[in-house]
Formats: sequence, C-alpha cells, structure tokens
Amino acid sequence: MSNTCEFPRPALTVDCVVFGYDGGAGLQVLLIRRGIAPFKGAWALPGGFVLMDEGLEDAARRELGEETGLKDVFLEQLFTFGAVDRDPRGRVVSVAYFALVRPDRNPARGDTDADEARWFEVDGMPEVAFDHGEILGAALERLRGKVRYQPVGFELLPKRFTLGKLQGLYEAILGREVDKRNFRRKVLAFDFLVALEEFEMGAHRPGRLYRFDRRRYEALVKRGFLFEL
Amino acid sequence: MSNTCEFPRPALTVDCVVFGYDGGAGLQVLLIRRGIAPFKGAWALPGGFVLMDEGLEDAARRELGEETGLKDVFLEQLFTFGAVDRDPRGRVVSVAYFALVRPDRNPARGDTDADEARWFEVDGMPEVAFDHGEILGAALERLRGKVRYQPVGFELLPKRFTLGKLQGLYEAILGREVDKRNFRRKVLAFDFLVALEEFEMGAHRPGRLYRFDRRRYEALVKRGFLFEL
DNA sequence: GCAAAAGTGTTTATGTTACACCCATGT
DNA sequence: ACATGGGTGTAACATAAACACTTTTGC
Repeated sequence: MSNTCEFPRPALTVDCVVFGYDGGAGLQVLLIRRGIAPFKGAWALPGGFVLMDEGLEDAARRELGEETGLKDVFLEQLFTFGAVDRDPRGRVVSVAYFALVRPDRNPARGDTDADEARWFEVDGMPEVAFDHGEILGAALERLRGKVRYQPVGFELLPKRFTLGKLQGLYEAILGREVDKRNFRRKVLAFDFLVALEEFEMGAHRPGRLYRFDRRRYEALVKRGFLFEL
Repeated sequence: MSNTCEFPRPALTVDCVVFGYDGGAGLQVLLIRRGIAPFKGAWALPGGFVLMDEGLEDAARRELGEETGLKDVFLEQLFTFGAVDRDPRGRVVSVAYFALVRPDRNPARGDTDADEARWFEVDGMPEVAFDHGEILGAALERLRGKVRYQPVGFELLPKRFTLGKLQGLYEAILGREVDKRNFRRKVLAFDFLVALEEFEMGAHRPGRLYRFDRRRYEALVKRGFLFEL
C-alpha cells in the first residue's frame, strides 16, 4: 500500500523521439544538448523522470513541453528500454515515445543555434548520449512501417498542404521516390482528403491545397477499410 | 551513481500474455490463479517484479519459468502500462510481453485443474485482475496484426505440422475462414516450408508434414521480400 | 461404403506499375 | 522565354479471389 522502497527499484524515465518535416528533402529529429553529467554537452533525446502521480504519456508530454516548448503533438509509445547498464548512474528503465510535430507552431524551428534544442536530418545525426542511438533507430523503423498503413503523415504537415508536399514527405520517410501519378490517384481514391478552394502560391504554378479529414478517415476504418500506401 | 531512493520511484513489473494453440478451434491464453492479495484467487497474467540486475526480457523469462515452468519460448515486448491507479498497492508500472508456445513441451497443458496455471480460449476468458484485461486485448490485437506479415504462426505449432493445421491456426487467430487452395498455394510459394517425407496419421487421409525453415526465411527477407498472408 | 480431411487448376476481377506531355506561375 | 512544380490517362502486368471435385485413410 506504500511507495516507499521495500527493496530497491529501477528509476523510470521517458524519452521522446520527435520527428519533424520542413518540406525539404529529409526527415528531421529534435535533439537537446545535455546541461548536466553524465554526457554533459552531448546531444540527447528530450526526456526525464516519471513522477509518482502522472501517467507515462503524461510524463512524456510534460518533459517535451519543459525541454522544447512543444505541446499538443501526436505521441505514441514506442518501446521500453531496460538494459541493466544503459545508464552509468545506475539502473534506469526508459519508456520511449515518438512524436510527430507540424512545422507550424514549432518553437524550436528557427532558433537552430539556441544551444538548447536543435533539429537534425535523420541521415546526419550526431553521436547521442546513452543508448539513444538505438532508440532513434527503433523510432525510425517504426515510423517507416507505420506510415504505410496508418495516416500519420498528416501529423507532420501543416493543416493545409499540397499533394506535392505530401508526396515529398512520403519520399523523405520511405527514403525512395514514388511515382507522382500513381501516388495522387491512390491517395485521392481513399476519399479522406478534402480539396480546398485555395492554392499555395510560390515561385511556380500554384498547387491546390487539401486537408486531411479525420472524421471521414475514421468512418472508413470502421467499415473495415485498410489504408496501405 | 546509486540506486537508493533519492525520491520515490514506481515499482516495475513484467507481465506475460502467453498464447497457445492445441489444434482446436480457438486460440488459448495461459492464466495463473493469484495466491496472494490483492485479487487473491483471481485469474491473472503471469508476471512479477523486475530485479535490479536483470534486463526486462530476462525478467519476463524468469517469471514465466517460475510461475508456469515454460522456457525457451518466443517472447516479444508488447507495451508498457503505467496508469497511476492500475494497481491498488501503489504506483506499479508494468512492461507487458507476449509469448508464443508450441503445444509440445508444455507443462501446463493437461493439468488444466492444477489450480495454478490454466489455459483459456480467447473468447471465453474469465475476469482477470488489475488491468490485465486491457493487456490481453492489446496482445490479441498485436498478434492478429503481426501474424499477417511475419511468420510467427510457426511458434505456435509443433516443429512438424500439416498445412491443414497451419491453416486452422491462421483461422483461429484471424477469426475467419480462409480458402484452402489459395492458402496452400500462397504459403508454399514463399518457399520457406520444407516438405518432409513423413505424414500425419489420423482418422482420415494422412497429411504431409512440413517444417518451417528459418534460415531460408531470413535469406528471403534480406532479399527484400515481404511476407504478408 | 461412408465420414473426414488431403490434395489439386483455372478463370475472373482487382490492383499495381510504368510511362510522357501540357499547364500556370514567377523571375 | 525559361525554369519549376502542378496536373492528367492508359495499357501491360501481377496478384488476389472465387470456385468443385477426386483421393486416401480409419472405422
């Protein structure tokens, strides 16, 4: 009935792999620079200790807000890492989450030299503290698998986006090119993208904007529909 | 540098959802009857506390051995459950695993009234302790998803099995019938089943026995092959 | 001889892939 | 005018789905 230590317990932390996409070629991950030992000065995943009166996902959201200013992001539990020697301070078990954030409303974006939080392209990551490299690898693998049968890509784009941007994102995540016509036909056939009467102006021909209709998507799922790009 | 309690920590446990298949209509799960409070006398998942010097999967294997006698089973991490009030004794976070065991070399099978460990059909489960119902649901969902794109079914069958048994297992897991000819053609086309010169005798026409060739499967995976039933 | 599971091919429908050109805009 | 991304259709191919009868054994 108590939470005192009848016998020693591992410490429990959460760590977050935060993915972002700015429309460029590569997928990005948000790292923070550690201010304290161990691994002081090294890049690491945002995260920290789980409090006694908060759920695991709550802890992940809290730490994410405290360390990066991000809130209201897509968050999903990834895996729990518990190798006995993964932390030099002693036994620390970490529940890893991965987060997807839209490029708008993103505090860290821009102050890329804040010496606090910074985005790195996934192929171009620095050495990271603890076993965070392993966690990163697992997160990337999971995202690559998930994106093909669940509509998570939309969590990485602005609310309104062109099909070109959506395709670019898929290519960035999957790491290969996809055929433009086939991609457009398929994704529109699903019928959960709503064409808007607005266009993205830019240096070239304006592209029609779409938005993801989650209600429609969930209705389709209930009818036994399967996504699958 | 120490594992003493600088501040209170959640307790950490592992729980295992053990799946089995005896060739009948339904998939089964192994539960144990709790001998101590809370939920004394109730059915629950096998599991227990993680020790300071063992990894998470090691803890799951140890508990499984201690409580059910099972060893050398397929084991995969499922999800970590950490709701603040999931255990009436206080804050307890549990890393859930799911296990797949072959019907041979299975101590619990048979002594179904041992008042210790017992198999239940998945649709016919009793009330279970803590949030173990939720864990069971997650495990079943995961198994149903996984079986379609990874060859885990073989972990639930004897080393040598007929295609009829394999098909029956898939029907039990997926909860629907599959076409015999299409199933056989597809599964044989994958080329990781080895036809043996032995047959399963029974009350009817003998069926050819096959075995799963893991080496061949892994070679295929490396060549970028995708399973998918 | 009958009940029960094993075993076997073909046709049809559906989905996937490959592929090339014109359009609208900013510079 | 040119560079850049937006936008469109069709034919070949591959995969999936539907479907019925014969075989072999134990009883």
